[in-house]
Amino acid sequence: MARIDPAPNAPQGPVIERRSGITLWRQIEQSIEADIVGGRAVSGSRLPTEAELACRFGVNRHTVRRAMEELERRGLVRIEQGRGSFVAEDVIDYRIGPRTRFSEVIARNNRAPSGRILSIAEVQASDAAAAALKLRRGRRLWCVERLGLADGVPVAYALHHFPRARFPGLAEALARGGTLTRALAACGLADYARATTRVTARLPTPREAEHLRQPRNRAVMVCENVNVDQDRVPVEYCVVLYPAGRVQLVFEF
Amino acid sequence: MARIDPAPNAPQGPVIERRSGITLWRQIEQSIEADIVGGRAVSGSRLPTEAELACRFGVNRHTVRRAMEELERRGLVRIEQGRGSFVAEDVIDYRIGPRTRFSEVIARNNRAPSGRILSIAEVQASDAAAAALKLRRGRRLWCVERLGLADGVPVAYALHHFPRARFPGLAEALARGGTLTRALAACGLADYARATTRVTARLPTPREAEHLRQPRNRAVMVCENVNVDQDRVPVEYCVVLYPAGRVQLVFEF
DNA sequence: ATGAATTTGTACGTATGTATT
DNA sequence: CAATACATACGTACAAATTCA
Repeated sequence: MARIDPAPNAPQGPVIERRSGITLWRQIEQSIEADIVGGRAVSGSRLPTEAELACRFGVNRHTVRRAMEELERRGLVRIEQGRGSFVAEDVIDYRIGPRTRFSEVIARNNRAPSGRILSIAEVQASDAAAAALKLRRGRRLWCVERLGLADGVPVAYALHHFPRARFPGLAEALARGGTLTRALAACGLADYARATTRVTARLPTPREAEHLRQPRNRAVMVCENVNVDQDRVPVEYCVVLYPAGRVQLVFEF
Repeated sequence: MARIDPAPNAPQGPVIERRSGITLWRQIEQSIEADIVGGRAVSGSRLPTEAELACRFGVNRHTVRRAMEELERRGLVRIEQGRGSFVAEDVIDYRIGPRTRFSEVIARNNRAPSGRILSIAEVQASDAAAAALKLRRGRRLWCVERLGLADGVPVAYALHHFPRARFPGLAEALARGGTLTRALAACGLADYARATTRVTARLPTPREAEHLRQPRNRAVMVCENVNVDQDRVPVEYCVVLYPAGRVQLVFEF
């Protein structure tokens, strides 16, 4: 669709001026920045290619590149060779301490926390779960599959394991709705705290990627947590997956 | 492919006995386990395909699979669909606390720590570095590129940043050899501790993968640390990459 | 598995404007 | 004023990574 040139000159969408005292690349930088902070370019979405931006602004590709470099350095966009440029997503600082609670962490990042129980099942303790909970392998556990969201975007996919012997009514309490913490309270667990956290990372399985709504070739952080009650008796072993692009784990000392 | 019963001859390497009272798959499991713990199958290396193992042991592939499933469940091997089976690498528990020192962590994992300075350069503080070190962007920093090894295997690739103003002689001190901690001591820093650690993960760049000697499609954990002196003044900002398959970060509360 | 097409990254060269010496 | 240094902008070519048929 050949577009007719608007006048004999300048076929450019956004307004940039030559010889205005402000460099072209900085005007372009500000124009794109305005689109991002103004919400016209949504978080995580793809920006036009360098070639297209150059055309739109009526400048050389290198001038666009100069602007994009600055935007990347400032953390507003993310540039990936061979793929394109993307509006940087605002990363959640997931501050982990002995009393970390999902909803509080999300709230502190000025996002609306929500959770979704995907499934509740009865399973046998794996080696890892048994070791963490200090019971014999094969003992019955509740396995709760749960998705944590911030502003409706998945930020945590967790498999929680609880000894069934200690919380016989957990499945029912959860089925009645409410948060995990509340269901545990209903089962007699007044308080719990984190004892250890082990962090590693890997690529997600297709299923995990789907749950977290993220590309398969982007890493997830895997956290293995052991939670204990007031007497430091292990009450929960859980494995949480965090999408690396959306979450940053923070530990303070 | 009618297989002749292992009656007179039987072209099989490892010895397994039929009708011995021990199931075939368990004998196979033990045979492979012996290879692994005996060091004949080296950590991280590929195991023969199921088909080849079946041939070697003179059994059906499903019998081998039964053994492999058990070995995977026990954490001795790692099975990847479409790729093969691999001897699980013994993961280093990288226990992170306020006083974590690389060589101590490695030693506690019964490995021999070593380090290699890859480069020392003078750079300008990025936004992240400037924020962490609480100085203005663009201030001059020493950037030390360093590889940490355990038994000669890379387990950490780090970029350490130090304010040049505070440690003018750091480059020379390092050039004379010795550890980072010692060079810092020579520059007047008696003691330092970790203030914060931020963890995320991603796929490595080709260069990083090469340094860490790991495949490009396996994730690395990225730790951003801020170290402070006795007065809690930031003295170091460093970004450390850990190969996810070889290192597990451990936080205790 | 291979190759073409797309997209970003790097490296030249050239010209011009601006600020400093 | 001239000379110098530096930043800006455009042009071209090719390298490297990714995607997709």
